[in-house]
Order: sequence, then structure tokens, then C-alpha cells
Amino acid sequence: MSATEHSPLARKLAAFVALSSDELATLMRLHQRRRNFVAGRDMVHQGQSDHAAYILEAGWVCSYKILPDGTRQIVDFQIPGDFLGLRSVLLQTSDHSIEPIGEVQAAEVLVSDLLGAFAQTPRLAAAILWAASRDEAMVVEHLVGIGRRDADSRMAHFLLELGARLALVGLGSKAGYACPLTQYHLADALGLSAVHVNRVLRQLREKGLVTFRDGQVVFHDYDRLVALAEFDPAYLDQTGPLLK
Amino acid sequence: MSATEHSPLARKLAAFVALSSDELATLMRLHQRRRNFVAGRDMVHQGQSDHAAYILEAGWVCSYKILPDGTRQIVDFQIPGDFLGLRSVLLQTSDHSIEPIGEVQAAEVLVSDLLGAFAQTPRLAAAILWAASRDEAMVVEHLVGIGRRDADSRMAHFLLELGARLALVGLGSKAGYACPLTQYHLADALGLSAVHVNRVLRQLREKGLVTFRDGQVVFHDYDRLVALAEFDPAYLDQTGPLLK
DNA sequence: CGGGCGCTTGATAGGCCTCAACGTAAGTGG
DNA sequence: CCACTTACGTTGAGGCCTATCAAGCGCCCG
Repeated sequence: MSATEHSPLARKLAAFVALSSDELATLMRLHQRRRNFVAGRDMVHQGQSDHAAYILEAGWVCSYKILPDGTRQIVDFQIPGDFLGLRSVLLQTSDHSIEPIGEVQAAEVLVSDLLGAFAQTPRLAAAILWAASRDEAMVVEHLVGIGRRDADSRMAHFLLELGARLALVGLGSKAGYACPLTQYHLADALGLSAVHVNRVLRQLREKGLVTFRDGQVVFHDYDRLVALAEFDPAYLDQTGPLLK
Repeated sequence: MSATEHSPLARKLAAFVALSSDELATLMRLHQRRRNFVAGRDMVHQGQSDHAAYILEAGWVCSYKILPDGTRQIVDFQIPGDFLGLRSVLLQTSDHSIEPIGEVQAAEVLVSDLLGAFAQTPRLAAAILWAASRDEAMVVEHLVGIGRRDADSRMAHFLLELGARLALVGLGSKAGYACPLTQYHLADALGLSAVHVNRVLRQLREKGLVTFRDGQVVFHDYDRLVALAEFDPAYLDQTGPLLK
């Protein structure tokens, strides 16, 4: 039974660099210290200064910021295999909050363990840095979408990107995927109102492009959806620097 | 004559960690290989795969993405003392373009030099990583602004943030700063039309809050502007992990 | 069974866009 | 020195996209 069967992170990284058994073992040692979380109680609070980083193993979470007027903006979702809280650890105090969506299982990672692992296996360090850069690229693409795409294309792009990310860890395909988000989550992520999210979803469904219902995203016409979204997965696909 | 008088980057980092003369010397060695750029020709193209990272020494640049329909979204501006192209180097191919605004002087940094410097002085590595995390936090704040702030508050927030960044390298204060941007730059950064940018600027001016004219930003009522923007400089102010 | 949560739909309003025109200033070439 | 061009800024009119307010439905759960 290989490590990639246990850890979505190992599976994700393995898609871009062939990890040796030593490197895999080091990676798996980061997964000790398992913790569980439930919806409704934030894992990290905006402004909090003593908190850890985590590797998400099961379940989804979202990173968001609350504005003084009470509205919130979801910056990113994390799915199994993603790191969370890395930047906050470096800045010491978190600039955002992290909320579990449904039940979540994550491995707590101490900075010291991470640095130790990096020192041991530089290739692993490169792989994780690559993953972090990819996450940053996704945030940038998210920003572009909110700034310059209309609601339809924004939603389409979002659903496609999520699908591509999930496919990488074996949780989705071009047919669709399970998605625990509510329409309120979508609204807060896309900078829309929940009401408008509902209308946009209806339009996409009636046009025969994609259905989002009962926690399932089903692509009906992947290619036309890609066209509508102007979705270019280049920023996700890179075969990174890891082949060095 | 201290190194901080020569390098905005040294000045910025010095605000958060006392660099030894050895560390300063290492930092200055990264500044060899000077290059100049002029407005109108991108320093880096979206999709380009052979390019370097730079340390900005004089002048401003912006990082942006072009959408298939021709509109563009500016993701971030870089001012003297900022790194640029770091992520692109890691991902090997750039996911965005970089355009000089006016004349620009920058130091080309080879990955090998950077890694060498990091190996030599870990504290410097921490400082630069901290700066990169701070840049990422700014992109996130930018995303929040576009997603959840109206045009007035978005503009106010942007002008304030820029002022705070410039103050850190000695190029601005709470009174104002020199700003080479056009209203088109502001539009592409804030996700607005140039026409609307003009109207928003007029409103802010007529309310006696801030004037942006002839390449000068002048704050007339800093506190009221902060209130309008709900500007919280916490994410810029951190006395980072660098005191370790 | 009441109540909360998520989803759905309609009516209305407003923020921001688009189109269009014009002003100003600086640069270019004859 | 002037005609011409280009870049940037300014202002108005009209309209679309999306927000807001409001109401109702189905479902799960205590």
C-alpha cells in the first residue's frame, strides 16, 4: 500500500515530481498529530497570533476576511492535500480566518518539523514551495476574475478551477465532483449576493452547461463551459521546476 | 554612507530586522547587474518562460494579466525596494506580465545568487520570505477590496495602502506622495472603468479627503479617509518573525 | 411541530458601464 | 511657428448588471 493512497498531499506532489521512498517517508511523518474540526467553529481567527499550520486530509475549509461592515470575502477554498496557514505562521499573526466546511480532518504541522523536513530533503522543500506558488497563482486568478469577469463567467471559471484542483487529488473529473459548498459560500467567494448566485446557477443549468445541486457539480458541456469562462488551466498545469 | 542609503530594499528590510554588516553586504551583492527599462515595453510577458527576478531600485512597475477579451486586471504595483518575478521563477513560466511605469532601474537577480545568499545568511532569507508573505497579504487585501468594497472606499483604500508602502521606503508620508500612475492604471487595478475612476476621484476631492492630480497624491483629511476606506494597516505593520 | 437553514423567485433600485464628446497639454514634423 | 497627433483627463446621457428587499418553499432536527 503506497503512501499516495493515504495522503492527498503526497498524491498531489507526486503528480509533479517523483518522490523517493525516503522523501515520501519524511512527508508522511508530517502527517502525525491528526486533529478534527467541525463546521461552525473557525480553526484560525483573523488577528490570532498563536496558531499552527495544517495539511488538510479530509473535508474542505475556506479562508476569508470579514470587513467592518459585516460582509465577508472568501479568498480561497482548501481541499484535501492543501496546506493552510503557512503565510500566517510566517507573519506570526493571521490576516484572515479559516472556517471548516463540514467535518474536517487535518494534520497539524509545527514550523520546526517543517524546517526539519526541508533540511532533510531539499526536493521536498522545492515541491512544497511549488505548491505554495501555485496557490498564490490561484489567488491572483481569483482576483482577476472578480475584477474583470461578469457573474456568469466568474461562476463558470470557479467551478472549472475547483474541478481541476479536485481531479489532481482524485476527487473529481471532467464529469463533475462532490461539492459541499452552499450558495452563500459561492456568493462570498465570487463577490456576489447569494440571490444573484442562485440566478446565475439557474442560467448555467438552463443553458445545459453545468448543474450544481444537492452537493454535486455535474458538467453537462465541459467545452462550452470552458469557452464561456475563458478558462485556461495553464496556471494549474505547470510541470514545475521539480524535474531539476 | 550606509547601505540603506543606496537600496530601498535594504531600507525596507531594516525596518523590521537589524541586519548585520555581513548581511547588508550580502544583500548589496545581489544588486550588481543593474538594468534599465522604459515605459511601453514589458519586462516580462505572460507565458514567457526564460526570465529573471528583479529587485526594483527606482521607478514603478505593475503586474497584470490580460483577458482574452482584451481587458486587463492589474494585480499589484511594485515600488522601489520590492521584488518582482519571484513566483514566476519558481513556476518557471510566468502567469502574468510586468510593465514598467515610466523609467525603471532594477537589479537582475539570478536564482543561483539568491539561493547562495540564503545559504550564507539565513536571517536574510527569513527577511525576504517575510517580505514575500507581506506582498501576498497585500494581494489578498486587494482581492477583498475588489470583491466587497464600493468604488469610493476601494479607491481610498488603494491610495492609503500605497502611501503606507511608500512611507516604508522613504518616498511618502501622511501628507502625500508622488504617484506616476494614470487614471487608466487605477481603473485596471481597481476593476473599474477609467471614466468611473475619474468621477470617484472628483468626489473624494470635493469631499476634501484627497487630491490626485499632476502625479501627486495629497491627503487633505487622512483620518476621514481612513474611516471611509476602513483602512486597517495591521497587515502592513507587523513586526514580523524577524526578531527571532 | 416549530424553527432554522438553504434554496428559489419577483419587484425595485442603484452603482457602475458604455458610448460619446470635448478640453488640455505635450510632442512631432513641416 | 503652426498644423497635426497622441495621451490623458473631464463631463453627460442612457442602460445594464447586480444588489436589496421581500416572500415563500422544502427539509432536517431538536
